[in-house]
Amino acid sequence: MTALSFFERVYDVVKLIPYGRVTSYGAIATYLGTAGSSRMVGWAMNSSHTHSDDIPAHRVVNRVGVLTGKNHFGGSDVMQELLEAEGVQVDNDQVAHFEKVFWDPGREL
DNA sequence: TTGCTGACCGACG
DNA sequence: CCGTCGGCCAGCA
Repeated sequence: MTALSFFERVYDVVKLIPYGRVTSYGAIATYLGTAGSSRMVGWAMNSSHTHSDDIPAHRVVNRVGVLTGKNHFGGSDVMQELLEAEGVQVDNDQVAHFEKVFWDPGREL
């Protein structure tokens, strides 16, 4: 609806993720209307580090709650640390009680 | 301009 | 249960 790029839209949704909540790439993709292009969401995250805005990419995980992008986040377990710091329990690179902390943009917005 | 790659997802064997 | 493949679209060499 706007001239915003696909990435811009992704960033906007990610920044809307409430504190202590996480979402999945597919959920964002579906919300944007580009269901199936979930890879683009992850790609946007990859470019998010080049973006000057604060993108809480650590709140975005795959559909099973696994921190797939933790390798790209900084090369360390920073992603897990950030999530735990927000109250999100993480176990072995996987979000515990994922269904409880899961935030679906298409459902809650 | 063409082609490869990519932090995913779902289906198939 | 696990490994493999295709599809989706945008950025970069």
